[in-house]
Amino acid sequence: MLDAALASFGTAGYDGTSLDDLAAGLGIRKQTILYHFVSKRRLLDSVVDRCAGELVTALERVLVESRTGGGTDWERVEAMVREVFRLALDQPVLLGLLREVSRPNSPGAVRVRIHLEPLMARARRWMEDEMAAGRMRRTDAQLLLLSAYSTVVGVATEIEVLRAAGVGPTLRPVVQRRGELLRFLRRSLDPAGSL
Amino acid sequence: MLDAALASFGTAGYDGTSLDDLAAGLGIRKQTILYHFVSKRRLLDSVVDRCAGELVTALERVLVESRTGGGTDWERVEAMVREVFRLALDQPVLLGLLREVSRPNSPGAVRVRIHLEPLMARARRWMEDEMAAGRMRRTDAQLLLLSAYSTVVGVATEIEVLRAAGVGPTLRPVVQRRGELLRFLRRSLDPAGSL
DNA sequence: AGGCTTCCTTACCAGATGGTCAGGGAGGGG
DNA sequence: CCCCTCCCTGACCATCTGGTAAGGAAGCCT
Repeated sequence: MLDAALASFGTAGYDGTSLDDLAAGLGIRKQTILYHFVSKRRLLDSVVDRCAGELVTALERVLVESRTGGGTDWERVEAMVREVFRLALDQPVLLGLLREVSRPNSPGAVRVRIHLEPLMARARRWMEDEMAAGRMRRTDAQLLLLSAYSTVVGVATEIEVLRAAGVGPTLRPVVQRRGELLRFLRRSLDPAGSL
Repeated sequence: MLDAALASFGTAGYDGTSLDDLAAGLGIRKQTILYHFVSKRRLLDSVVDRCAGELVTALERVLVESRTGGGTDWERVEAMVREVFRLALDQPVLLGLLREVSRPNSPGAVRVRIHLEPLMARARRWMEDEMAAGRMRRTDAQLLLLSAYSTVVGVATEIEVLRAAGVGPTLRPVVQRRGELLRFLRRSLDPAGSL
């Protein structure tokens, strides 16, 4: 059910998703959905919760690995970025949801913020510490994080634009974006970064 | 009416826009809207038509100016990019609409394609000619154009993400994106471009 | 004055939507 | 056997949706 809802919210949007259609696609009655998730709104919340949970878990794992691995700051940042892109490529529907949900006044916007805010705050604190210690180049941490975030969301639109233009699901533009983001981050953060 | 519709479509989306609310906001009755634009779908079409018209006109103007100005290829490309960003910054609602409409299965997607396709095709032909003549670096013109397009759409999401995060409407990220796009294009196109 | 067009309105409608309510069947524990 | 809980469903509903039909007021032409 959550999978189907995720797919529908991600492609048709929240308003464009009807519980009847959703249920019909599952061979179920709409009331069954409402039985488990009280309301449409709560269904969206649940979907967002699960996705955000997966994201946080995955990032946490990478973080631990890279910490024991003992890489430089920059290598850890790069590992995180690569993990996010890997997730996005594995399940493109996630990008659809993220795109839908990152619209202001979207019912899910606040929800996703709730999940991402601690992550952001933590990353920000860490970056600012590293900056203070001279291991990272000085810059506006929050703005940098938000910029990276919207780059990822942007990938979603790009994939859809390409598909709309008849260009098959090419990997190249996505990899290119990743490269750009990494280059941007490196330029902003890595004290040893060239350029 | 077109202005109000543009604003609503751009912020609430097509599905999220009700003709009743739209009319109420204008102090008129819904039927008045339907009198002028037959159906909701046609209203969206009209909005898209007008916006696309403005865009095309503006670009055409820049194109003529830069042609008589006799700049290099790269300077002309840069002038176009700057014009697009200027338009986007002047009326951010445009970005909202573009974002809404660049979703697959969106009612307006085909419409915007109709307007942009000739533009794209023309730009592509021009670029390929310049490449053949050695005045531009060789690359996949279509992919480059689509990439640039989605960068512009991405700016819309970025602005909204920033606003959602409580960051006031700063100019800096947008200018930064523009810089990135220009750098990207220069790297791809300008035979004399550094890096 | 009378007819025609333009613009806007009231009244109305069929369909879809999210949501409520009561009930039914399956299993499990007493 | 009974009861209780868990899942699920059919019937129903208030509301809102885009859209239709008909009429009224203002202007304009003859």
